Amino acid sequence: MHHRRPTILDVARAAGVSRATASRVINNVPGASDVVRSRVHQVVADLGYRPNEIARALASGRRGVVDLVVFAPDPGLSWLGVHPYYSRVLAGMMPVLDGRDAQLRVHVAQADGSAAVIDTVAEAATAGAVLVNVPPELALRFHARCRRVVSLTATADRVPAVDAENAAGAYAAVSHLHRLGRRRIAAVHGPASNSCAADRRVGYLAAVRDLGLPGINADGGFIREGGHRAALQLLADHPDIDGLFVACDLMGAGAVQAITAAGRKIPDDVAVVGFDDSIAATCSNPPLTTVRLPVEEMAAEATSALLDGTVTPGWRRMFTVELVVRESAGPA
Amino acid sequence: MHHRRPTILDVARAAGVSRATASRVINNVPGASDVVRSRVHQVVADLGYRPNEIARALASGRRGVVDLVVFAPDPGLSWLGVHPYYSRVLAGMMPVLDGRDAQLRVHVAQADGSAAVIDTVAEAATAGAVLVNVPPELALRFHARCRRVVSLTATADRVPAVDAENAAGAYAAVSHLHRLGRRRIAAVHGPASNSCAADRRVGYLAAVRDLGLPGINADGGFIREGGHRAALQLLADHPDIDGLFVACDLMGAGAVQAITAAGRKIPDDVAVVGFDDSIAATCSNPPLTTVRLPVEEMAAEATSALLDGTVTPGWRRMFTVELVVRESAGPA
DNA sequence: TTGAAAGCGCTACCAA
DNA sequence: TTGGTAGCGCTTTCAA
Repeated sequence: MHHRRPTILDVARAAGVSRATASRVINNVPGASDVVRSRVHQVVADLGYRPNEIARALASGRRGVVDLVVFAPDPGLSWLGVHPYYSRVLAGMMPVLDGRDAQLRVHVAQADGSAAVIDTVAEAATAGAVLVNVPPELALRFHARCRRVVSLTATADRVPAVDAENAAGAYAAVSHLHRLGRRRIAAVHGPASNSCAADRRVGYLAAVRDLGLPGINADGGFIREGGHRAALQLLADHPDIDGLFVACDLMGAGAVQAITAAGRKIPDDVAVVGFDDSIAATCSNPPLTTVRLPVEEMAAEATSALLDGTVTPGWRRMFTVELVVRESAGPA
Repeated sequence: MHHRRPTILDVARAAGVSRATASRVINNVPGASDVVRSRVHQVVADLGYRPNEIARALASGRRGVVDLVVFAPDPGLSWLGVHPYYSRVLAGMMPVLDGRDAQLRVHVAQADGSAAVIDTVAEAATAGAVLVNVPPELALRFHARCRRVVSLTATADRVPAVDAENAAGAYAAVSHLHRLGRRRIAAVHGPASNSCAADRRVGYLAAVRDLGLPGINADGGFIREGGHRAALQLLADHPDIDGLFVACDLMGAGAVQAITAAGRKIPDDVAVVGFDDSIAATCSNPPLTTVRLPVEEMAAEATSALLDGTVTPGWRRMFTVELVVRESAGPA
């Protein structure tokens, strides 16, 4: 015997009502008497009926789907598996989606075919899309095709986005090092093309200027190896460094390894502060003092806004960051 | 003016053919002359037509969607954002999906409402589902409702799964430590409920037995804090330990921190080998020698099999693991 | 409050 | 090789 999945017609028949009425009850729409309501509910339970989401989406034109579009900076997806940021985004989105029984669809825009992915997702017209690491021009392209979109980093002005006080965070990190008595505070920055990295650089520069310290800069490209290399170079060029601000924890972990390997003690010789508060911070040895970026909260807010349909062109939400003190730059 | 998205009917009209023919061309189905083919393709390009996936799915009954079901061991999704394993699964699945333009949907089964999620996804009947960390009884429940499923860890016999040589990997880790001259090799294990953890424990025990070494065991629950705690305890109870096998890198990073904090040198005093080769291994200081679990490849294989429809009850694919030597247990 | 029926956009079968 | 057309399962007017 073939076990067909019950449809709304089966429910309607068994309850002795029309499909329309069954639909009303199932979707909790006003017009239906209480008697009929409970009868239908009973049948639904008996038959184990579950609405077909596909048919529902087709008929209603709406969809309980949020797209997550991740831009891949390099070919190969190694970074996706490696960078702690992405899974935090997922962790932030899931509870929100669960609560409204919406679903998450994941897309990756490779550097080459990225425009195609952007177009496809935008035209698919779901409840909305969350953009991660998507460069401004592509974000704009998406926004031009579909308004229901939020970028997880500051991007083109018109594109809705959640943002964090990156500059203030970097400033706080440097201030913390200064409070610890450090006077030669260097920085390892992220890529200039990344707005978070740019803001953190601004914060660092403002801090050293305000504190009357020399600015000592290096670049690490937001990857561990880059942090390692930059720290080594910094140590070689400026042997008197006693504090280091690293623009992300992944680079921070690399810097810590380099500094230790160079025979210096952390935090005694060099105190290190990272940024993000990701797994890379807690796995580092010693664990990194860092500036917590509330990625989960930011992703959750973006998702809610999309589901609520409250995003408008230029929409912005700002999040505060917070210094998390660990052993790489101990308490004052 | 209202910009309606072109449908297949628009394409058919503009090309002067029927919807059926347009559909054939668009889906690359045999019956259609080359003349008509190129004409339709031209119109598709001109109109910027893109098939509506929803309608397509409803009409055909198939769907280009793979579900990823992640079981949440604890309430709150912090582990999702923290454990490096999950993003590696994503990284492994995405390229496969991309190549066949299928999409990924993510679901999280919380410990309480997990059965409901399992049922929903199973009944939604997509191309298939990849199960991550789903306990045997729930995996069986899923399999009973929907055959198109692959577990990313060994589970109930009938449930299709990809598996890795966890026992052999642990054995190799211990052998490596032995080759390095270590004779007091302890282990920090994962939760007994996890089949990978169980297999790694078996491997460790077999190795110390074969090598004629004492078995010194502790549990760390597959989290960093657990590794930290276990290492501290081990050091206190067995001060003569000179080698440590840790069943996952996250615990390994914690163990490294504890050992260093206790004033011992790694690898000189205690050599450490982890398992997984995740970001936790590379961010640790010193970086962890570890056993690489090919998570990406495993996830990719599971996804392909699902898309190909080649999984059958009891289906299995075994993956080999490989020792990756880093500084926490240097080359022999 | 209820039901009939017209789609949503597409696929797949059957006939031509 | 083509076109006609009956659905896929559901929502949503419009009348009753």
